[in-house]
Amino acid sequence: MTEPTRRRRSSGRVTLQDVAREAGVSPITASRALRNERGVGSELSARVQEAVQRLGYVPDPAARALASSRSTQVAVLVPLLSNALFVDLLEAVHRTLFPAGYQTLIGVTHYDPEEEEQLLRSYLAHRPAGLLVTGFDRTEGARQLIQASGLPCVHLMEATEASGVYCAGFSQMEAGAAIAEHLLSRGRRRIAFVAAQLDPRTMQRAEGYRRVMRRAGLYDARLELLCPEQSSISLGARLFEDLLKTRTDVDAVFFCNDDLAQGGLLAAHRLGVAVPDRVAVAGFNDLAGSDQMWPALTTVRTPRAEIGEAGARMLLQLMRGELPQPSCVRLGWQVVVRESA
Amino acid sequence: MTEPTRRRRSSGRVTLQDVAREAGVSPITASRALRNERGVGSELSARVQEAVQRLGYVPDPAARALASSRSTQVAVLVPLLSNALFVDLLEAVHRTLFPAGYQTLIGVTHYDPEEEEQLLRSYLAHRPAGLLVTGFDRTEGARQLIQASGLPCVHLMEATEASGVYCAGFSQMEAGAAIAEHLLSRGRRRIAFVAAQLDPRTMQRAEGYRRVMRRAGLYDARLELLCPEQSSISLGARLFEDLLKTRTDVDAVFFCNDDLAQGGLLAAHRLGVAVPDRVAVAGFNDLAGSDQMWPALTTVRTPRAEIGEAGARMLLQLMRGELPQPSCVRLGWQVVVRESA
DNA sequence: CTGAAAGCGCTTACAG
DNA sequence: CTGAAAGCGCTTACAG
Repeated sequence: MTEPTRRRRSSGRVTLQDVAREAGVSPITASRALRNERGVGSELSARVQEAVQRLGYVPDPAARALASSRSTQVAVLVPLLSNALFVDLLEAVHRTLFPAGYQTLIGVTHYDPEEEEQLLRSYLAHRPAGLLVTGFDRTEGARQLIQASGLPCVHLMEATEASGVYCAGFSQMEAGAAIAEHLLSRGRRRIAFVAAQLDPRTMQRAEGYRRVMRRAGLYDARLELLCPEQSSISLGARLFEDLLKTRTDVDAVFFCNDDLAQGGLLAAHRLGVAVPDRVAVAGFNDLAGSDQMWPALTTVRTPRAEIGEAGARMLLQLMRGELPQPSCVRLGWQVVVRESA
Repeated sequence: MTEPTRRRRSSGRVTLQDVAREAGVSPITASRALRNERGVGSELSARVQEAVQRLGYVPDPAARALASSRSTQVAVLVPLLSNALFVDLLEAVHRTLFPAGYQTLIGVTHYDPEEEEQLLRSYLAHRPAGLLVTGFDRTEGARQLIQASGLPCVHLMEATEASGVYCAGFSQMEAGAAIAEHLLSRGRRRIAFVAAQLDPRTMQRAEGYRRVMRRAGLYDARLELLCPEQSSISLGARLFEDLLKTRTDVDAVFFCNDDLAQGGLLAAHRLGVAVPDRVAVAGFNDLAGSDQMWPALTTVRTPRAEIGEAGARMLLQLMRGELPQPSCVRLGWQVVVRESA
């Protein structure tokens, strides 16, 4: 006796039905047991787990997402992958989320708010379980998309006490100010600020620098070199060269990111400029290689791995329906004094 | 008159039904029009597109995946994000896939075959439309998972003529040999090979180096410094120092990756070793900063962006059911001669 | 604590 | 070229 020809599309995949049949329970019970929902007889639960093992059952995320209108994917939006900072951040996020059963959907915005909005739109269609975004600066459209989605969302890298906003980060302004203060404490007076990219966090560091310089009565707008190009070692070299040519009395340079500072240090060699004797050089972030430079680079070690982990943990809580306390986790940073300043 | 209470779970989402109703066609026709399936009246098709615009319809990927057992996600597995090489690769992949309607699911294996297999298992459950993996070296389990999935799969970074295998890459061995030959052509005789990580591609470069050195009658196993640790600038500095202490007659060093070479160059400064006069230094990959080193680093420029793009294009073809010709795209690389060697 | 029914939003397979 | 029916594999909402 063959089965009458039915409209079947099954790909032979082991389904929850199969598990339920094997365990001798209903599919609903099997489903609940799998998701550790409260109120499943411990004996039944064990039978289900056994059946899962025996059959090698893997739940179908698409079916799950469709039925529950929620997936196990978390969208993470970062500006760039070519800045090691964000790679460290993503590593920590993945390390925290993956064991909890979530996949990380990485989106790269290239510091472009329009691109971020487009990515958000595309990722939101996938019904992610949660959102991790970089900073607070975005288009009104993006803001509304996030709002309207009703999804748990944690902001990374910056800190605010605004209510209803979850975030993990630190005060970029304070950290920027700390470097300026360090330079002042070393007797430097003509301290330049050299920046690229000019994203919001870079400008917050600039603001920290300005406040300190103003308070010391040493602020001079002509010592700011702001360049919208993408940050890189070679750009740092070029900017350092430009700076020394046009501001001959500069005695220190605060680069907004270590890659620029490394480029500056390398340019100094080429130009025969003594660091730190003639010009002190400081960076920001403590990226790979900064400790190996010659002279070794003075910089700020930023807690990106800690931010990634704390942010992911907060999101995990929110996705469980809990309310994280506090709503803003502030992580510590420190000035790393080496030889260059 | 209120509707009788029905079991509704709708989240108010605009569905294909709504689009069909608005356009005055059946849902199936709307579905076909959306997917540009052959055989939809051009007038109907236009009406559907208009309705989509008017309603702001976004297809539900989960429903689509469930019904068709195929999603629009492509899983990409790379060893590491902290090597700029793979970031460039991913950028190119995303740039090629996203406009075609595919999302890139990034998986990081940390050069661990077990971790790769676990990631593969997890991603495969999401019914990706295709797979992009790094190299050919993996566990038997991973190989079978890929095979059994029946999904289109393209291998990146390496090249083989094995049939039934799709790949985009270049011969790591030949590129490694080219650096060794360049060093020989500069009159160097005691050429060391310094490597970290020791992944398959690194070892292929080693093999290229060996063949050239043997052919020249200059091979000496004691000139190979192989270190399983993760590659980094600081490790390069340490290995360079070790090497010069223990192999005092070395007159050139071929580092398997630019980060190591950069570290070596920085260590040379610190130790007062003249490059290239006393020791020539060469790297591999031409990473950011290598052109800014002092002296500027001689290295091999590898076509990772081209590999990413070519690989993604092949996958796109495979996902459309076409057979890419040739099945292996070989991209070009070149020795970039600068000052260090 | 357990379950039968309905539904999530699409597409496949069969007709015409 | 177009469509009515069934199904993809789960979970929600309602009962008991």
